[in-house]
Amino acid sequence: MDTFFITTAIDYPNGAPHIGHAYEKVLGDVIARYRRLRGDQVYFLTGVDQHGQKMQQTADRENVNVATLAKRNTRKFVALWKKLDLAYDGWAETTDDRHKQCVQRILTSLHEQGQLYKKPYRGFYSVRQEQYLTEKDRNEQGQFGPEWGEVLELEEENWYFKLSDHAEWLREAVTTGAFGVLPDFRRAEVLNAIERASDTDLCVSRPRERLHWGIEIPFDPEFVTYVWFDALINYISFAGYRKEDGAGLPDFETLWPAQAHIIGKDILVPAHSIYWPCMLHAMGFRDEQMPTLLVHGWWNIRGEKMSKSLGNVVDPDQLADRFGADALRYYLVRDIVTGKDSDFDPERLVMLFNTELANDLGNLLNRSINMTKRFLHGQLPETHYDDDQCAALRDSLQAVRAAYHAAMDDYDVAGALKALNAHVVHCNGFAERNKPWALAKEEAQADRLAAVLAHLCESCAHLAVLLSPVLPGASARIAGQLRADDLLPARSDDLAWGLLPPGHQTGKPKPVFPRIEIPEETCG
RNA sequence: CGCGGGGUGGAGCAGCCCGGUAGCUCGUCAGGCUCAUAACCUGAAGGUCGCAGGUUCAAAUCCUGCCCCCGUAACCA
Repeated sequence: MDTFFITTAIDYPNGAPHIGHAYEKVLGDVIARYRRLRGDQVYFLTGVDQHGQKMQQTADRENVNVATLAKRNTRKFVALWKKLDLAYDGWAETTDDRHKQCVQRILTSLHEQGQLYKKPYRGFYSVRQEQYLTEKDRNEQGQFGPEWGEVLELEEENWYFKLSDHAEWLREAVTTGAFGVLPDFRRAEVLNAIERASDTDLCVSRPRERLHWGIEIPFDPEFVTYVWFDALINYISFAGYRKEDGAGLPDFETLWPAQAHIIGKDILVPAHSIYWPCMLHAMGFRDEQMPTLLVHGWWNIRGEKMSKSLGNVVDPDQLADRFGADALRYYLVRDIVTGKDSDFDPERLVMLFNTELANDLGNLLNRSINMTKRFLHGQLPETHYDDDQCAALRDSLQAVRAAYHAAMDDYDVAGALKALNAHVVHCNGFAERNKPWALAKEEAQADRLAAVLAHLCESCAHLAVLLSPVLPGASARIAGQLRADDLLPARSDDLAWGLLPPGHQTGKPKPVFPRIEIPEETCG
């Protein structure tokens, strides 16, 4: 059995989660559930990044204790993930003692190996970006632009990580693909960034007097660890790297490396594509132990970037309440090409739900079960009838399943869903061509009627399984109406024809996806 | 400036890496059906694939030049 370790970025809980946070986690959950369906031993890790200056600032502004703030906001994230049906195996909170201990052990080792050094720095520091500025950061006028926010001139000592020692190796690893970056077009961006960063080391400490909310540097208590250095380690600390016995963490050797670190394009460079692989390399990880990055795009709002100041932030919590977790999950992975940006539009959410789920799939299920109930008393009898139409339907299912797997293996969830919809459409056409409602009126056609309805119900059963990564709730309801509750969890390899054997009793039809009816002007 | 993404029928997108009937959803129009969630099915109209060159038997797809849009800068996936 293959292991499949998948992570998401850990979110900064200094506010409420927005649609982008929700997208990334849903994408991770869908992929994780899909790999489980394939029979992999999956470990899905997600969490929150609670340290850092911004948390401290938000806490000061709101006049609360920073630990309290972290805890309070973390709850909002956890509640939303529950509402969205996320099934993660590990939860990473950077204030967790097990994580702190891991970070400190790593720092100690790197220090002992001479990968860290202390040096005085005199110059400029951007409070907003939590980073030291160099001459390269000045604009054409020789100024530090507004993007840096408040810039302080200061003189202080700090600890540095010898990032530059690993630049040459990294360039090679990215070029050869040893360190994978998906989709492919992101690779050029990373190679450019390596070029720019190859002559600078990374400052990994902050003086405690300025920032107390972080992990203490074990060999120099006057300093805390730089947030990125702290946060990135979550991917291994919560996977059991250098854990204590009985820590309640998984076996690192089994899990690592991560098959996919799902991240947004904004944190690709430099954090995940430069700092992280170099950190791993410095810790002694070899090429074949490097993780792969899966970089997703952004949901824009009417062509504009989502932002609090523009007031166009979309609240996933409200959307889930209004449309349901399944509808939101479906939209978030259906209307975007993994890796690219898309435009968030509630009208499209409603449209896709109504057409693909309510009209196509929901209606197929409903008519199939209803006809079985009306014409066959709810039981699929033994039948030996077969013809070209039936064969074509089985071929369609087989082709669709192959396309679905190919797309999902490629993280192309939208493509996989389109493939499934193609079979739904085939089934609706099949019903139209065979007219079971007409066959039911002729005694002599009983055998054919049974075969036609069996093909329709069987298709619904397969679709329920294949859709379950995206629509866990609805899939269970579909299985329930087919009275095939043992269908889930299934293995996609076990999906042979005959999930509903002859004699199988189906249940009562009830719309699984009731159409969303929205008065026009209130939509959005 | 540099770097990255993009410009495909009315709308929104896929295809481009690995050249060879331009595909999908919505919308529009005309039929059909009645098992079903006013759902379903069939057919039709609608595109010089940003512009100009080049390579090729053949280019949306490869090459060159140009035009335009977005991101690269706070909050932030």
